[in-house]
Amino acid sequence: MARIGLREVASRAGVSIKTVSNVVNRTGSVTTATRERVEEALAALDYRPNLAARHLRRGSSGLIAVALPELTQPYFAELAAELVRAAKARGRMVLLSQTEGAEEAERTLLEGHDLPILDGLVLSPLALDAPALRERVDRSPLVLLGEHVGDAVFDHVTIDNCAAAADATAHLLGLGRRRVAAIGAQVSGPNETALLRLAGYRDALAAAGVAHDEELVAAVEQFHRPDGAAAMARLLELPEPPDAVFCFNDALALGALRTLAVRGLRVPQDVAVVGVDDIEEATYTTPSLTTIAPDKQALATAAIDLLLREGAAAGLPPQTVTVPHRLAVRETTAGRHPALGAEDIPLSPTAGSRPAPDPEEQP
Amino acid sequence: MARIGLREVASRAGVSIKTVSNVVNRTGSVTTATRERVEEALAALDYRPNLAARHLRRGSSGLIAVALPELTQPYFAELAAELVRAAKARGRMVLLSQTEGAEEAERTLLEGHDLPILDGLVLSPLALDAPALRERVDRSPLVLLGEHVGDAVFDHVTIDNCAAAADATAHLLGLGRRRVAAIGAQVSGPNETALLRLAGYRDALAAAGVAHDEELVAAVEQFHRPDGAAAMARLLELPEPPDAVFCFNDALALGALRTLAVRGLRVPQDVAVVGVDDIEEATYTTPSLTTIAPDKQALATAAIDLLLREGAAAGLPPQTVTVPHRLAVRETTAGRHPALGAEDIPLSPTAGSRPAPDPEEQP
DNA sequence: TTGAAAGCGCTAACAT
DNA sequence: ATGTTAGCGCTTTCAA
Repeated sequence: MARIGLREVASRAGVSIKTVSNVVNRTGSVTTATRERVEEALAALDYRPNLAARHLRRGSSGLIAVALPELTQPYFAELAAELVRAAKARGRMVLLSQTEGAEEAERTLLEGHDLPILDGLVLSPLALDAPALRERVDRSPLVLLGEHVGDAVFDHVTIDNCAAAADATAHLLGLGRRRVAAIGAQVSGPNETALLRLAGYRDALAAAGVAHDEELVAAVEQFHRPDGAAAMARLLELPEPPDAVFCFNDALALGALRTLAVRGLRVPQDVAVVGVDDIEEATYTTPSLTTIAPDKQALATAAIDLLLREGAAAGLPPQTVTVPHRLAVRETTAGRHPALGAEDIPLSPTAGSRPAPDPEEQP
Repeated sequence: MARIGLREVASRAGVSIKTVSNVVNRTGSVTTATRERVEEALAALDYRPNLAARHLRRGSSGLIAVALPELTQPYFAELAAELVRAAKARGRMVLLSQTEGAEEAERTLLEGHDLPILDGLVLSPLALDAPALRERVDRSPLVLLGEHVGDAVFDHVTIDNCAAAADATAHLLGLGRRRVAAIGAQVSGPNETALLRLAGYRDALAAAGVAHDEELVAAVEQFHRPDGAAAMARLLELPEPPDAVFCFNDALALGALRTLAVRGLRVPQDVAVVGVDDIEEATYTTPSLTTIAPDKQALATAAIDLLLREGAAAGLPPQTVTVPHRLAVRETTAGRHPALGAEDIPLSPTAGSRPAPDPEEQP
């Protein structure tokens, strides 16, 4: 079967190619009569535009690349889900890449080598640092997800990581805990997020007048469960082990919970735990995990919108969008059964504006 | 900055466009001398091909669409990760869609409306049934993921769901359990997978000479945690509650575990649990979940390869690829701590060939 | 309001 | 071994 093109439609409708194009794109003006004839032909022949040709001509593709470290990490999977949704709402499709934390992969994406023409790139950088990013000049629009790298040269969208960490830590302190540990500091890499969360943790301790014990800060290689489990094990070896832990993400927290369970420690009675990300599992693990919940939908929508804004008008000043987060209090700090109702505390930047209610706090 | 095209490169290298094209595509033959000159120009001008133009010309795009119900379900996220990886290995990129179980979304993808030219579509159908799929004629190559719909009109790749269910059930029976329940039967929808898993469950019971109690089969709306939790609760209401449960996927199993934990029942002492999918969480939940582990990597690779095979030669007979699965025995049936070593039992279709070792059975 | 024709950047015949 | 040329299917001046 030969592909149907504008030519075929035009000849069937007895008009010129241009007129068909006008109808398809709602450009120019066409009399209702002609339009109807063309539309009939369009439908009859089941015309569908060749997007490659359109893009070649227009120089844009309707495609947005999203580059995330790994889809197997629930946080990124959930984010990807929102990004795909947000892009679709704007009439764009998402080309998905996994960088797997490889600098090379991130760079290749930035270079745009062997990629179709893109309307933009949403990148969650893990390996690349500011200088590497800055090398990228006059390419398609770029939005960074998560903490920006170095000074604000690029559009980026994030939560207030420092405030979030402080909120989490303050919550633990508010429970009367005084040996509050942190899991997630990073020894290597340009991970600004870890730095900010550490800063927030320290801020909260200072604000509460609690002495800061450097032994309580556990570093990790990656933000994965095994790292959290190992870090927790190390913390428990301390002469004076912690009675609470703030984990820099939920995966670390879940790993820590596993260690606590294996050691027979009660959560939250012996050790209270807070994470960050509010992945779905946080709601369902036993005990369910108290966590900082970023507004993922807002994150995704903001990223896509920034991208398209950039695409529309080049040379705009880089913009930072900070989306709200809230503290979802669950069993690892509340101790009570969520059937009794978990309280969600809406937080900055717009305290009081809770992004979305938790529909299923309890299975 | 003007975009660099073949023309610019050609003029700088003092050769014709065709020669540059030959160098870029490694087609034709070029003397080493000219090649070097061209490559120098390529690098100097930082040439990158306009893929839209290339696709227009070649009629193929290097793009594979992957349509999954939801990325937020870990099983699909993990599958997507493998698909992206497998596609990359074949030099293709993945355009990701979420159908969210909506028939409309699935249909739109099949129609290919407003999509770039695709080298193929990998679809995990949830809503569409055989007739709907059959309507799709002479479009780009299509591979179905999971159970095929109706008769084998399409390429599809799957595990042997019936055997997998039987393996899981037999494992429970082998533990001496006699009240083995099943969670995941579906009352509505064309879900062939659920039917096959139910059949496998019944087969195993019959093979073991255990009477089949219809009360022990719990139906669900969706394969999500809350459904599993609710189904488990119903099963526990029975006058003679089950001492083991085979859940049709891990999400259901995790929901069931949650209910069991809330009720204070011990797993596996009081109730043993098996799932299907081997999502990452199965390894880390407490107790860790025994589950049927499909070889996701094989699933993804087979899907991509089928697609490209179809693309290469049209009109091939539809093919079914069955990839291996194994039973990953963990705490919900073994009871022992995984530190003692969990045994993975490789199963059909190639018993004995374990797809991949579990690197991190223990955090 | 509609038509004719040029050309987006590339690849593939064909010619040299 | 390299150059020339004709489109791929579409959008877009420019003319009618």
